[in-house]
Amino acid sequence: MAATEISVLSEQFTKIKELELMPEKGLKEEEKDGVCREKDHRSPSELEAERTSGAFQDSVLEEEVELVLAPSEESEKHILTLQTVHFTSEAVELQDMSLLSIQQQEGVQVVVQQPGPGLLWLEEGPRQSLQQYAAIGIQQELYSLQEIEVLQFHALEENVMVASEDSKLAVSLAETAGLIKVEEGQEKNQLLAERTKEQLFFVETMSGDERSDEIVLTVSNSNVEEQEDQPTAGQADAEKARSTKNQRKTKGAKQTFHCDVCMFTSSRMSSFNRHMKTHTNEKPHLCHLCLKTFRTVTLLRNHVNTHTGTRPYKCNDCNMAFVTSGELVRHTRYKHTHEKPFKCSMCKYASVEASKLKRHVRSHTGERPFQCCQCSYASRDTYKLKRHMRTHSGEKPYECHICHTRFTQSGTMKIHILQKHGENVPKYQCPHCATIIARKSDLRVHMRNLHAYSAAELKCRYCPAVFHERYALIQHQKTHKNEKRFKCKHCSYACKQERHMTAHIRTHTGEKPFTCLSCNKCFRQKQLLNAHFRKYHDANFVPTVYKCSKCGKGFSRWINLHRHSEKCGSGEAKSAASGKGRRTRKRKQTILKEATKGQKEAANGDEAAAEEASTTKGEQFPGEMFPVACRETTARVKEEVDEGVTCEMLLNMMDNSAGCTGRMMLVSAWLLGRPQETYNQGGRRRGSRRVTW
DNA sequence: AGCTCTGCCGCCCTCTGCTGGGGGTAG
DNA sequence: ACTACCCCCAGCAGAGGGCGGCAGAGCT
Repeated sequence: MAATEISVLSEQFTKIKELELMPEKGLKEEEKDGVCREKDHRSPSELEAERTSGAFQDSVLEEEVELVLAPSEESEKHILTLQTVHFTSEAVELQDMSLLSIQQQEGVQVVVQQPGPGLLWLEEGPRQSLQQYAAIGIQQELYSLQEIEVLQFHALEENVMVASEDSKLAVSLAETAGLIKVEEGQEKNQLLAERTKEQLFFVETMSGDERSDEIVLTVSNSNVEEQEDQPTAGQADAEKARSTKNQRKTKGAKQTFHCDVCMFTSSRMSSFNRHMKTHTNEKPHLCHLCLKTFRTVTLLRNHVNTHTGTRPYKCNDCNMAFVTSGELVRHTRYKHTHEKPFKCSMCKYASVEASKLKRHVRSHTGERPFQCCQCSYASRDTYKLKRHMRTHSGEKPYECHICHTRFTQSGTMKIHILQKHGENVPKYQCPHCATIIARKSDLRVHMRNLHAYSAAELKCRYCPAVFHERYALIQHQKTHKNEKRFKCKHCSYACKQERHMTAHIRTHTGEKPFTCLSCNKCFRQKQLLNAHFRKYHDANFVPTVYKCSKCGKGFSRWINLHRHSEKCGSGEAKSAASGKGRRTRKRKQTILKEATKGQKEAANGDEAAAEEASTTKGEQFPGEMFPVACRETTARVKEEVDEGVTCEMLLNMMDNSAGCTGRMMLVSAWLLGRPQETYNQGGRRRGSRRVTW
């Protein structure tokens, strides 16, 4: 008979094949003295792997297990795939089972080709007349998968005994349907199940011909712990049985073989048989390099080629080569013909492979079948989920070979290397302005932020102009930069800052909102109040002096020193203005500008602006010209000047007042910009009358 | 049984685009 | 000193291309 490989994987059904569907030659090949030789090509490691993977796990027979067998028809032979059923661990009765203790029952001859230790056990049971069944318990402790490669046996006699009554295994025989149902619910059955931790192979015997009713049994293991949504073993068996039955009914006409496990049909028996093997896990072809097994020689050969690097299918258009012809075809489509047979019905997308189309369609449907177990993220394909998981694990598999910075994605690293370590890095010019940006994505952000159309009106801060593009608005507002937008309604004064205009307006209104808390004196500007407080009420105040390096003259204002230096040739202001520090240089430039402005504004009669320009830039009295003792006096004079009392007015006051001291004259002279020596030389310019303040 | 084709799954890659923090600059 | 602005940059996800490998089925 044909070699029937044992499958011990968890097929959930018992396979039944009619002998008439099996190659007769095969049967005869295996027959020798009525003995069915059996082959199993699986390796010990594979079997062990299957065993450890749970195929042979102990389990309690919980579900109702239907053993579906083909109807009994005389003179037909059957191959039965036996299903193992796991029972609980109290194997008592079978412990003494000797190796190869297949008990030959009355009229039953059971032969096991490669017996191994402790393999089969066949107990006496109630006889069935024609349709027989047997229960074979294999004590799990003794069961060595490597050694039970063959479990075919022939029942040469009419009757095959099943599990004995003693074993309390109850098997109901559905005679009319040709089904045998193992009813778990029956008490006897349960007793055995509870008592033994066995794998039971339920065997049906079909009546053979009168001389040699031969039953060919193959054994398959089945874990009774069935997966949800999967048909029970019994259901599957039933399907198979019906399938077989149906096939038999078509005998004589041109047959179509229907697989009732799946939708497969075939007019060829060989195809059908081959297909039915797909419902088992038979993989008899072992790779000697990695011990992996395959169903067919072709698969094994292709697999071995992956080990050896043999790539027989070479591309004619490039130097690529592939293990299989299919890979070559696919490669050709991708690289050379660009044929894309799979077209999306919702867009123009087309792909070489159906799986790519399937993946693509998810972008339309929004389907995200791959859920992250640690967050709410779900991806549309497995790779994205795997990549996403790095965000949880912190894994950064990509390292820059130059600076050894690590990255989570290869693309990120590539950009990093290009931007940080690359030469002639491409830049991206904004098409709407002169901006050049290193990254295309950032250019897009730039375009979106600055050049995107804004439905809302973007109003200029300084004028009524409105824009719909942010960049245009910014450019426009820059035009207001040096504009003296604030114009005095009482005079021609104009300035850039509103606070300057506010201060200026007070020169017209006479308002002095800033009051000194120490002396109740009022000021138009806060800066003036601060200066006042420092000079009059701060004992630590030391006025700064701008001293000419050439002639030694001191000046309270930097601008005065500047003016002096132009005449004296010392270049003080120039050197000061060209200081190295950016901030210092800028400040000096500002001072110079402000001073010049103050000069001009003063020339234009705008005293307030001139005073503001001078007093707010830190002008101080020349301290060494005025001893500390007279500091209060000089400050008071200065204050009067700040408050709009001109020096000429002050001199007139002194001239007309008694008690005006020489120091006061000195202050007046200084305020008028007259050199000290003029005073010294000229003595009392306006007399020595004492001025009382 | 072997060859071939097709389908499917998985893996890895690239390209792309968005996001948000960092840091420099100018006001 | 503070703030707004904007480019730089890394992180991360979406989409798709290409290939490796295996399984199933038609055909010879």
